[in-house]
Amino acid sequence: MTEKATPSPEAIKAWARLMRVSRQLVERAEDALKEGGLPPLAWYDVLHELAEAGEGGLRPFQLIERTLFAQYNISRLLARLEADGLVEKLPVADDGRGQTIRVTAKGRETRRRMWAVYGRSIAELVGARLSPDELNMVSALLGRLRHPPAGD
Amino acid sequence: MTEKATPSPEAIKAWARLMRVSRQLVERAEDALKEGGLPPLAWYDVLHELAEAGEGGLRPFQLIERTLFAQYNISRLLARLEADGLVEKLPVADDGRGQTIRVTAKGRETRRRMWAVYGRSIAELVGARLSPDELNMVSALLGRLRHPPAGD
DNA sequence: CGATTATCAATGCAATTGCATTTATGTAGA
DNA sequence: TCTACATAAATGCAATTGCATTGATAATCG
Repeated sequence: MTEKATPSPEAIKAWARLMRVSRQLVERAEDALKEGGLPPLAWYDVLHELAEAGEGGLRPFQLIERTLFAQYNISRLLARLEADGLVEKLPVADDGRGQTIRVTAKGRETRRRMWAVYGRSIAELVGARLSPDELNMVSALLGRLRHPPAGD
Repeated sequence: MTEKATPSPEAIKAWARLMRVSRQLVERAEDALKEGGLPPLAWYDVLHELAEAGEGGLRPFQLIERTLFAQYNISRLLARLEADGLVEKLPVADDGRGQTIRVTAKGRETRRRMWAVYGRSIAELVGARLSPDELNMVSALLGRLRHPPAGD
């Protein structure tokens, strides 16, 4: 019986910091994108995954696995991205239910412009505040909190 | 010229971990509350602040400062909390614009029941995965990422 | 004092999210 | 093959969020 109903003070503090800081950082990054007249972070996440996937594209359910977005959320996000011409939906040969999503040239360009802003935010908000060793420490410690405990 | 447009690989990795892990943990905690038929985390945050404030209560703008919620968000959240009888709004003597929000007995009870579930989530998701020293390390490192750099 | 500006909080409206369900297709077993 | 079940994705509807504005009171300044 290793169950603990009440967390230690150290755990509460770490949790509180994690919640607060992550919200602040997201907000900062979102604000920077907005100021640049660019789409929200969620769009970046999807465009990033699709860009990495290359010409083959990805199925929506693969995006769900990679991004943690809910199914209905991906469905509608892709609809918006398609409406903006940033991605295209292709039928899949061997599965009539599904489709393959591929990023367009315009989508790649948008991602590039977003990265110019987003990357700067990361550099300022995180890169400039901790040393490389400390950053690795953060990554390692947070990595132990993943669910399920492996595979990022 | 200490400006860096492109973040280091270490910074990118730490950022990615922070974004992903924090989202996962929030989702887990929210799911646990939902399973228990309890309100969302946002309610807990507000009830917690109000409980700490005691009989004197807090002004809405003070809640905004403490919780990072947007003004309209607090306004509506308080309306819902009031509709549920968890808080009460009192006029302020020396400022006709504002009100003081005070948690009710029912509000305290709801917070208590939420903590039983939320606290367990924190213990399981964070407390059980890192040692106290490691938790302190996380808190210290994340503390350096706060904005503005002081005052939590 | 009176006009101007600032602060506190609420709200109309559009966009997004969450939930449950639906539509469509694929797979497996009798 | 036909039926039952599983998976992929979309969608109707309610709830929440975001944005801009408004209403109301306070504070400041000429």
